[in-house]
Amino acid sequence: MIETFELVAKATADPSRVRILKLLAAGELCVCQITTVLALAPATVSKHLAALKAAGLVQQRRDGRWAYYRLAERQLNPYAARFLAMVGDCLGDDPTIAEDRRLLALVRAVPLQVLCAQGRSALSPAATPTLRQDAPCPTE
Amino acid sequence: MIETFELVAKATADPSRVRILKLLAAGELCVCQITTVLALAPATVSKHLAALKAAGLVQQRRDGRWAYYRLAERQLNPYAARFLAMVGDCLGDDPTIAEDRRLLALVRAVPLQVLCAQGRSALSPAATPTLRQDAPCPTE
DNA sequence: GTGTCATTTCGCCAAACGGCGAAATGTGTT
DNA sequence: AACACATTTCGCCGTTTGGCGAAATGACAC
Repeated sequence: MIETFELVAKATADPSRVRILKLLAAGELCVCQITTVLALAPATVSKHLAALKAAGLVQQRRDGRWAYYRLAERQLNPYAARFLAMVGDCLGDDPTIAEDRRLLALVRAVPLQVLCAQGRSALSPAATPTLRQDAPCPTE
Repeated sequence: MIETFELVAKATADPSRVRILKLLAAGELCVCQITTVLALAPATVSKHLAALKAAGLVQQRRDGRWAYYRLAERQLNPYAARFLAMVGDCLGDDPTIAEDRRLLALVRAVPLQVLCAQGRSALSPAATPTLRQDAPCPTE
């Protein structure tokens, strides 16, 4: 059905959601890690992840208080794999994506408990622009 | 740039525009032919075609009063070819697309001058649901 | 049970969007 | 120049969407 195509096409047509998919390409992430890199409100990230999940592009698991998301492995939407492949093949040299990756490396280097307590200020001081602070998260 | 990706991604995330691209895959079409198949207002089709053109997915030529659109041959947007390929590979069995193709064959069988004068009523009577009538167009 | 924490849902807001009719534009005919 | 025709642009309208803060929910610790 064209509506199925539309669902996943619309999910990948938003820049924030594309950035999330590119981050997840490096492996499973906790919501707060995505929140820190994208510098968006947790509510916003949660809404975006819900849209990606509904489109069959990502899967979720819970571990206590924490929610982890990863790129979909199972075929949940007939077009999901095609769109994921295309997103994966594109934007390899995009500056926004490159900056996100740089921040993600920093984020992964910080124990999540510290990251969640301090948000971006937990990262190397010279590494981050002045942006919103967020809530804590546990050790990975 | 991610904005370039976004432009073409958004252009292909609308069902009407996907239907237009699938119609154009069969060859160049005049605006009124697309209008007749999609049963949309000419203004709406024109707006959609403008978005596809801005995204580098289609090209236009004029012939007197008439405007023809075709899928882009030149690389006008770094992601256009990828998206066109994907749209081309998908929805092969979609009922909406199949119906559009059926109507297109009928539309192509009618001289454009007749088509433009009578709109859908120029098609075989048993072939079309009761829908809007549109303005005329010339012999192809 | 109470309080803390991470996430999700809800409601609001401004912006974007797809549809339409009307007006404007460009082309062709007389 | 006036008129007809095909298309495009404009403006309106209702709907959708991405952002946020606040409230709700679920998990954990005491």
